[in-house]
Amino acid sequence: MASSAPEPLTPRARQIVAAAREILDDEGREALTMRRIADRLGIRAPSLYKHFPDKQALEAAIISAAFEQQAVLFENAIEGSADPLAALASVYRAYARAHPDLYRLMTDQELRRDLLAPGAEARAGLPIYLATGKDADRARAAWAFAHGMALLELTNRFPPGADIDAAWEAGVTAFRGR
Amino acid sequence: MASSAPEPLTPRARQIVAAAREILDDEGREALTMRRIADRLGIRAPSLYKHFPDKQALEAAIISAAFEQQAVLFENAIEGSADPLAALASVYRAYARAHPDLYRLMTDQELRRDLLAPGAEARAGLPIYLATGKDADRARAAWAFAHGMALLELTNRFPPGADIDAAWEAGVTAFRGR
DNA sequence: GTCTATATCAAGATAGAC
DNA sequence: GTCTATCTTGATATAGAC
Repeated sequence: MASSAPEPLTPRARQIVAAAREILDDEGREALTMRRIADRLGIRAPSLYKHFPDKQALEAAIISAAFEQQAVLFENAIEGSADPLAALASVYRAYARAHPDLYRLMTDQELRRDLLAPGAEARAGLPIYLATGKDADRARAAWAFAHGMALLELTNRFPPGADIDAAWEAGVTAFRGR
Repeated sequence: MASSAPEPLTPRARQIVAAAREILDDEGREALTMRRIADRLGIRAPSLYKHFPDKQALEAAIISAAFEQQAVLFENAIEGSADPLAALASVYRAYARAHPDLYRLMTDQELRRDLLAPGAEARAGLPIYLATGKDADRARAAWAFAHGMALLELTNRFPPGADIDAAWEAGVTAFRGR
């Protein structure tokens, strides 16, 4: 169950992760089956087990890669920005909207940190900490706000006609402080 | 797909919903199968289809009932409170922690509003609107914060040692304004 | 590293009798 | 309103050959 940090991915494993990402983005979460991933690579599902011990490990590799991708985006967003919190919020939201099924894969379930590339999660979280004035509690609260907004938008939770831009703005204002 | 408002539940249907709720609270989300629900009632799974057209309708009935339950709790929390926002946050969090699988059933997926009892969702949302000074945008932002906090806690997302109480406090402070 | 064949399992749902 | 019997589907995963 709890293994130690996973091996770095082989090139072939990386291709598999890329194929899985495409399926997630193009066809949604329930299309993410071993068969379909194999299909996209032109191979059969059992062959995947030569590269990943099970589906959970493959999903963890997808999530690891996504954290790295987020980290780059988040770092760029705050770098030299006059309003890092707003910039970060904007990028955070855009990522969730651009990759809704990936975003939910990343957040739906308990994180198997033991299956992630070491440091990936922390690196994605650091910009949020920096953008909230290095106050860990405020950073977590602001992150929760962004996460909640992203999910409420993705699950179509706001009433029709709700001004989602304005709600983001209200939250950013609240956390920017005075 | 999109039907009009569902019939009110028969007494037997209500018993089925109650049994399903027990399973959700006791055994978790993946135990919520038609067979297990039937088991708990001492009947067979196909019999359930005399009371609900399909599983989705049954889940919607669970969700409807939960909204009603939340509404009562939320209304009581803000009533006469000197700090309605903090009171509401506390009750919101407690509900999610007490019924994690129910909370996620309610929020994981897109809401099939056409399958809900009319008004249930709105009634649960009203206290949040009232507690944020009747500013719809701030209300949505505050709700997103609470939702995000609840989920991050349920999915064990905060790093070990994180002070979750303090993060809640930071968020409530931010939305209380100055 | 890929294949075929298969095990294993369990889910939602329907037909039709009582 | 309940039952039995069954359909249909589709998933993860393993064994063992090539």
